[in-house]
Amino acid sequence: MSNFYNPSQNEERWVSQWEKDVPIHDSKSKGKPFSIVIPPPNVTGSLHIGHSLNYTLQDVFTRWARLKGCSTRWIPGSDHAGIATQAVLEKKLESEGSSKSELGKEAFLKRAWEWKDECRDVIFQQFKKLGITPYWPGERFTMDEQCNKAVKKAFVELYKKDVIFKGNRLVNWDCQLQTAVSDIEVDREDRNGFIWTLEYKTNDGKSIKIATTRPETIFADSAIAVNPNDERFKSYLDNGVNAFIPLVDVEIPIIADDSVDMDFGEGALKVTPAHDHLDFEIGERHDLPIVTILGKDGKLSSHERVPNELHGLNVVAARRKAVEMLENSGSLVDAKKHKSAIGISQRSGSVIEPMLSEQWFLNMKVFKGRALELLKDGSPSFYPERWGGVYGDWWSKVENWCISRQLWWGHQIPAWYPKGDKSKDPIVSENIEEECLSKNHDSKQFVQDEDVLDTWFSSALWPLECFGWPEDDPKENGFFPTSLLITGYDIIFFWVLKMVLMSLAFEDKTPFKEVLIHGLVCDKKGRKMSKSKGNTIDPLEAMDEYGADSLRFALLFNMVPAEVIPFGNDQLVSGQRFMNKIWNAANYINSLEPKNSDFVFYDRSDHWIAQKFNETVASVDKSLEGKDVRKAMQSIHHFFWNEFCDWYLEIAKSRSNNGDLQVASNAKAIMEKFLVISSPFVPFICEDVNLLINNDESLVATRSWPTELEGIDMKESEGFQDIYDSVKSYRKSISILGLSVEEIKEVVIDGSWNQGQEDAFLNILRLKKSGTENGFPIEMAIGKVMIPNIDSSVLSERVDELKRNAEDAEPRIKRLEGQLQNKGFINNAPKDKVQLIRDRLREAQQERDELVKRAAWIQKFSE
RNA sequence: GGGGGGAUAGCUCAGCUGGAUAGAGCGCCUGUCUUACAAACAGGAGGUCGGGGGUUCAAGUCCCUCUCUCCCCA
Repeated sequence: MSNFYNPSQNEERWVSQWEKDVPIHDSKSKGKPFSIVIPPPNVTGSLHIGHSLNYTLQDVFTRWARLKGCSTRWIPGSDHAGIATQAVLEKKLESEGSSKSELGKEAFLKRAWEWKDECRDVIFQQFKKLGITPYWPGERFTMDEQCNKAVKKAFVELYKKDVIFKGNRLVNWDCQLQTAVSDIEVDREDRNGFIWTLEYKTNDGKSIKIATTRPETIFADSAIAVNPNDERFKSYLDNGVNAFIPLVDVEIPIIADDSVDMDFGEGALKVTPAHDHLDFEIGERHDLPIVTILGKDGKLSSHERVPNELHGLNVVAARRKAVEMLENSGSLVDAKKHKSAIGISQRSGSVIEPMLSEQWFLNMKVFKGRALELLKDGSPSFYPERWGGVYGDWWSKVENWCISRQLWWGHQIPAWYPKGDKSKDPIVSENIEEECLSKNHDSKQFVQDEDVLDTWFSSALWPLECFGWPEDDPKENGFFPTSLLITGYDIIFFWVLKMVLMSLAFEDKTPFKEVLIHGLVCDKKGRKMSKSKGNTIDPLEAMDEYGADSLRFALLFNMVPAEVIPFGNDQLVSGQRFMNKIWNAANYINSLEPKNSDFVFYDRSDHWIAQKFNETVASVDKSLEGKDVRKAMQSIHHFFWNEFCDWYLEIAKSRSNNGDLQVASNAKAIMEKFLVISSPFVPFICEDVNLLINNDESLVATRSWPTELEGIDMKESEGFQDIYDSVKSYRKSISILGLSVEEIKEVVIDGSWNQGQEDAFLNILRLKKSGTENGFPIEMAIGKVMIPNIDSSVLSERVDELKRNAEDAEPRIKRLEGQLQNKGFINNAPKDKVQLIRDRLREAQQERDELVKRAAWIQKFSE
């Protein structure tokens, strides 16, 4: 028998047994449906600690629902993660000295599928190590056939309803990956740079000064804009003066626009519609021509307006060169240091350029009203509540979502153009052959749009896809809408909103009833974990070292409802200690050789522990209903450690020494029930302990949630609570005297104690009844004991302590008295509150008097 | 610049619709190898609830304001 729990010995065994037996239990069950869809991890690498938290949480709720008799369905899967995967793969190719253009599209996609398979296998291996129990046969991949059907169907339907449309607009362009990205895939970063003041000559022989941070784009200027209220420029506007772009002498108008900030720079700005979002809007208002001088590769093109020296230079080099040329020509007036926010691609880390291009868009605003209306009715309801507000805010400011991407890896857009003519309206169809047949076209004359859809387009359909849409009605088995979504706050907009959008579009329902939002697992100082900082915790290593349960416990026990969840080895160690505590307790119960596991009330401690257990089950249920996993975990921890082990098992020692055979069976009965309520959280050790104490093959995971233990006599339970309190106050008194509990071997029982109380008290403290009659008295809830042969020199400290306690009670008494003298309180407060205060005052006074009396008594005793 | 969260014990957080001596885990201090567990047990210290003002008989809790912090958006 080992004193240490070795978690690794059986982990694999339980994983395979759960996989084998638990789904059968699932489908057999005719209970209330409970469903979850997994936030599918990207097939870009291995899982991190944040995934561990997310999946553990889902497992907790799924296992809990299952034990409570629900028919559960938790769908696992993975996400093709278009841009992320392609970026990873391109980097990999680069390190092999190859590239995607060298490989060609077909071979590249083949590589991508191979990569996906590899990744998926690794990820699923890691899933399983955590001991999670999704419905494995239901696994989906966002690019599998089922999902592809769903994507095509959704696209075509939404296109028909004009929710999806094509447009030539400014989008965020990733020059490295050469694709459009959506607004939220762009991070803002403040970078040090310059703001240059340039002088543009005007056609009335004067000039106008403008300020810009991007002098390399002056060649794409369409106008100079000033505020209409700005007196400085009134004459320019009144006289219709035009300006000339320096270096190239292209003539552009000076226009008035309200959006120009008079206080910024020189009060005038150059308008470059093709390369700035704000300028694009100004351009639209004034119908300005759009001049594009940047290529898709982020380099200056050989547009006729661009000086030869700048052709083919990237933005940074072009800027340097342009400044030099402007300086030489005398157009540069001033250069100041300036911090400006620039867009950085989340995926490639390169600078994002606003770029005019033809893209597909989805008008999210169509669903805004309905989504907000449903949110008001609590659909979905968010935990913690405040995230509902954030979600609502996101909805209220939704815009068009650019859904096309110039990538290879993804769902290709189901739009077909007549060969060689992309300017015509496309045929949008799920099946081009059928479509052409019906219209008497030759399908060979059409080519599919090269672009693919944003990853989140297919992820948005995930809850529908997981339950068979569009072929099957997802509502059929009652699993849709799903019961609960568990995800990180960072993808509320990316994902949660978009799933709601699709479900509103096709089912007019939100796809989940409740949403549990959790924070990011960070290091113990609250910093984001990142490989470059070296502060990551690899879940696989953590599980190898501490066991999967310790990891699960550590994550759950510390899951604060904040944005940042601090996490470190300390948490894992405390998880490990708890597992060890459970293991040792189980071993001890075994050593008592229980004859069965029937719980029979025999001693008052039985009533007490049964009551504590019932309270714990109720607390776990209530906490999980409120999605407070941490509280549930704490209830379990507190019950087991501080009530079951510290008290019940301690008492079991003396009870069994005294020939009580029932206590072992009772301890085992409680332990077995405890295993069931703990199994959603720490499933491995529950199976291990069950095997240890029962030598039984049946799984804890397939049992039923315990019902209340019945037949508790509250008087007995409270009687034990008195003993509990008395032991505590005895220990405290001894400690105040500066003695140790161990050095006192016998006490005098003073007065008439009930026999059971006397036995329990003496046994718990390992004391004997003394033959003498005198001693130092200690008063407790159940009566008085006297400690014989005590050195009277230690007593003065005890007297001081009592006096101090009595004094400490005074301010409180004064306050209560004051409150009762306050007419406002007596007249306005509810009667029961007033009575409460009266009772409290009486108690406080009694307590104080008792302390004073005792102090006097001891003082007399010591003389 | 706009919006939101937060400020309670050394740390991380609870504290419901105002009403007890403000709680938990971890950490810290003291004592103990007591027959499951020293990865344990027993005991203990530690908070003017960010500052100021207001509403109320009564404020950690409601309102205003200031300071500091985190997040999101532009």
